[in-house]
Amino acid sequence: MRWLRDYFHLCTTSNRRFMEYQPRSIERKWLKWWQETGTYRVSSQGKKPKYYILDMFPYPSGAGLHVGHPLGYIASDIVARFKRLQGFNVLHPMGYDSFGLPAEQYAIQTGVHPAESTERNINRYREQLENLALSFDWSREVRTSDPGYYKWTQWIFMQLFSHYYDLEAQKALPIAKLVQHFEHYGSSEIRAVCNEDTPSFSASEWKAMTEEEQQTLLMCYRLTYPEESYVNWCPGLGSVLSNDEIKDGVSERGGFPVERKLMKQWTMRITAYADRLLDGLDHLDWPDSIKEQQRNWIGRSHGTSVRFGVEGHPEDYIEVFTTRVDTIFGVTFMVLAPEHELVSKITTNSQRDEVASYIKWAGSRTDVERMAEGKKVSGAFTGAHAINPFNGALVPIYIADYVLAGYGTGAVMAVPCGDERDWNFAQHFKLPIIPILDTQRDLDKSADATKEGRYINSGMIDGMVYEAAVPTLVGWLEERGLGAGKVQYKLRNAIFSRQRYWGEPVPVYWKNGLPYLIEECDLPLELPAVDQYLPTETGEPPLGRAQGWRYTAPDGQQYDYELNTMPGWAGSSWYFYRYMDPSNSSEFCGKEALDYWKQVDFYIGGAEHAVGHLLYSRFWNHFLYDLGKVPEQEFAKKLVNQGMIQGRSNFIFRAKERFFEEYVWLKVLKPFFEEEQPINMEKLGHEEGMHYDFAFASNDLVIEVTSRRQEEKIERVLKSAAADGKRLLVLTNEELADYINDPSATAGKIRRALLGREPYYMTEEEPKSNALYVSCHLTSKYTPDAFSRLHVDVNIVENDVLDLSKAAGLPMFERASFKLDADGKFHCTSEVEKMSKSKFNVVNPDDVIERYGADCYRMYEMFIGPIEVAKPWNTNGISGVAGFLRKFWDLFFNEQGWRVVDEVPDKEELRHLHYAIKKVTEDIERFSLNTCISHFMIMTNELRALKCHKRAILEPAVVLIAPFAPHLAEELWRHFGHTETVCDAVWPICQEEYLQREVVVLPVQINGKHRGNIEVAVGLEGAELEKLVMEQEFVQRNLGGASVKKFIFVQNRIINIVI
RNA sequence: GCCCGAGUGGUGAAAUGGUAGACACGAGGGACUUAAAAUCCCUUGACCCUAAAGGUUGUGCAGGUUCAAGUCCUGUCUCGGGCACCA
Repeated sequence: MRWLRDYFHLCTTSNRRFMEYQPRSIERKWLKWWQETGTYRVSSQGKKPKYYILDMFPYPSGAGLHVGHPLGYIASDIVARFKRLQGFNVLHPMGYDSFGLPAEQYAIQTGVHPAESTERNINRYREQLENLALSFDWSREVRTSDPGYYKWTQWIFMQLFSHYYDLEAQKALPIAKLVQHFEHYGSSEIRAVCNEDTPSFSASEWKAMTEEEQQTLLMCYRLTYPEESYVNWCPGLGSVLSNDEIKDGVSERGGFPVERKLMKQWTMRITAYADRLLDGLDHLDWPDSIKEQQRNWIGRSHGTSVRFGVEGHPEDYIEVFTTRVDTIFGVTFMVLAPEHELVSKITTNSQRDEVASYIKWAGSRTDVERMAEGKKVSGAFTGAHAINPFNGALVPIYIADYVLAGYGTGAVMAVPCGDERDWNFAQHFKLPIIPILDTQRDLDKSADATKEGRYINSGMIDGMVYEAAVPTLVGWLEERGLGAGKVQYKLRNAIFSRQRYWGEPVPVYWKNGLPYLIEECDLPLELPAVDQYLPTETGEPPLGRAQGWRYTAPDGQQYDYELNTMPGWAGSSWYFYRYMDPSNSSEFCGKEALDYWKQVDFYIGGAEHAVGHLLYSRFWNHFLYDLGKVPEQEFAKKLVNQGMIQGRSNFIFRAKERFFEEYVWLKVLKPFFEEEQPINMEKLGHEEGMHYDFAFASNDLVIEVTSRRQEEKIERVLKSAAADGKRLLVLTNEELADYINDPSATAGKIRRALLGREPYYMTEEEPKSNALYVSCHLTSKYTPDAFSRLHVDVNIVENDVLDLSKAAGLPMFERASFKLDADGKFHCTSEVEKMSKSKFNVVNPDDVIERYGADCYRMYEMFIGPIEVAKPWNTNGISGVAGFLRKFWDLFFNEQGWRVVDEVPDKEELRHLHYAIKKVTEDIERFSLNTCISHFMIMTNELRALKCHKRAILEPAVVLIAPFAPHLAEELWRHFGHTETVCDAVWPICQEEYLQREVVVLPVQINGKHRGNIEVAVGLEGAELEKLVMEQEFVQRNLGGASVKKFIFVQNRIINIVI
């Protein structure tokens, strides 16, 4: 009975349908199994070495994923699975950066709470991501908008508030320590990072201060503090933006204009970490471009600060920063920023009006205007003069907006002979230009910034070279307290407030105009409900709308909360730690988990975060490291940027009226008259201001080509023709389109009209077409403006050929007719563009997966090219990968079913397997995943040619392919009888001895030119080899009797004979 | 303007200083088929030439180093990205 049942089973299941590679049924099965058995659960315990591979988490946008998004996820998943097979305990998590503007904008428009729309988007993302078989441990998912998560974002903010940066210790220390110091020593002998204008005070002065005065002073030291400053205010978004959120003077998101506005904002004292953030880059395995961008952003420059006296104001001085103190004898004027504090004080009465109007003008200009004007010179003379400390020379003081208030001291010493901007300014205001180096040339034409040569007109450094001059000058300044060597940064402290709803509330309340932290036990400070997501009538942020949202402080009093929320980068600056211990409610991450996972080993994400997320995360990480809360200075050891996947748009050409006119001429009239008796014909008739498309000189017929929808035009032509005494033939675009592949039908109509007597011909037949599309190869015969070029949905195009049956279903092509190519196909043109809905080039991964399977999709994304490079998505090539997967499958199955046998493999089979093991292992390690796929293809083609179906070869091959095509591998793995998942198999190891061959084919070059190949035994070398090579016919022939100068032999590589 | 990065067939691309174009797509030809699809086989950088063979040339351009250069060096052009009155 059993036998009978098995036989029956075999009969029903061994039909073709079952033995063919059916990706979707396999994939659904294993996806479910993996979910149900928790295959991707990760535990933080165990003796295995750890490996933490992380993708930058996405903002869950409403549009869902397109084929470009998963590129990095697939790549990281392959590495994660590979490392797991190699015996690592791999952490490969995913979550959502779920606070953000789009959800809030949507809320403003629809009233839907951002939490609700965000939840919906996340669910969609989750579904799409799961389809890709990414081995994420979903039990560790984090969301930055989850109160259980942002509790710890707020906690980190509180730590920053209660710490200052100590320059002695080179780390953050508790503010209490600073207070202690003040109580004993005042501000003397403290070396801490603080605001520029922080006053000095003694211990007794400190003690005499009120609570408010003390707190105000401490704000100058805290690592996050509220500050009145000029910010980038974006009225369009109703919020402040940071510098990296602005591109080309408008907001990166939305493209709204941005203006300067003085506002009180929370600020992060990132500049305290400038040096460490810069120096830390040297030890990171990150792309050079990212490191370089961060270096530029931090912008450290070494120079000198110099004090210039002001004539008539002995108590004041102007401090400048310069990187070229050696040029100080070339100073012929000074320039202050219009906002400089001394401007009003030193301006003379006669110049007061001019200066005031310049300041007003400069302040009114937006960044966009400034940028548009470029380097146009503007400025105003203050009437005052500065005193050069070295030679006492008096130089005029100007203000100009090319000097930035925010950088350095907001003042520059102008050296027109060496600085282009100063030179331009000097030319414009007719100021003197003094040469200071004997090598400077053509100073009447432009500045010369050289450091070469010896100084002239330069007092104490006359005759010296650059290297000697700088220390001389700096020494002289330092001795007299007039200046010192100084390091200057471009990096600004980061504005941390946003006037938005959908962000983390700042855990602060205000008392007597001063901010205080709420109690830690009151965390998280949750977002309150509001009636609308807009600013209040009084201009306060949306949180100002929350009814009765006040803090009850320990003193029992109620106070107002801070109404700003945190910026988008707050939650993303530490999320990598939360994955290690996602549900910990007493710490942001437990110590045990931190000690085990330590830091991210491999981080993958887009290059657009180069100076935003990646710099802020490093900043917070350095801070947490100072507090002893995290084990490593840097959060991510290695970083790779995946390139964008661009869209590949397809275009079709729709015929315009011009086309039909040209068509009638080219395809109908011209051949018609060539065949028949030649008739004198004017292409265009012209009578009484009326153009006919075609008018015959020897006949009273005129032809008009137009759309039948243009009834008015037809009417007009008809009238005109009647007045001219012409008979009229109207050919409509629509009927021409109907008969587009049969010009003789139209020719017949013309012939009948020519011979006929009727005054007016127009078809009565209802046309089938309302538009005509022309295959792109045919368009070259017509003028370009005979067509409109339109985007066509790439999903109905394959290999640039329009699928007419799919097109017929679209409203766009209802009643359209198509002029096909000679091959009977309709061809489109293509172009690479950004992937976007409006360009109809968005390819949804779900569709690709449904058709080819997730394994095929994963492999194809990797196969297109290197991860780091931007490249266009083109579904065409996927058939190559699909074919490969089927061939691979066919090594295991034929029509009869499972065909794997237990025979002993031969040398050649082993060599192909082990070569693939070697190449794939190496290539995954150097993150070259596209070439891995090639190696799989080569191996499969070879094994197929060898008709190899041996278990000893195919079983390791399944493990090898498992990171790339996990479903397929799981299915095949189980057929071998395994009950455990292929994810926990053992990665095969390449055994070099199988790679050895007995003979090797060596290319032979003569003078570097390839002349032929020679097959020699491995290991043959020296005189014996040389003799064998020289005996070759092709060698002798190409030598032409010349004597050999040198015989070069590179083992297993090449032979080169030099003559 | 400054700083990065990249230029290789019709296309995506490959190549520790060692036969340039692996692996694919597309295209062309053939087999199977009543036909189509699917599948399989052959050809495929350009040019010259042949019966077979063979040869010339070729990695943006111009030089250089080397027995040997897509790869290293110098200069130059083009494209992409970043920064931009940063003193």
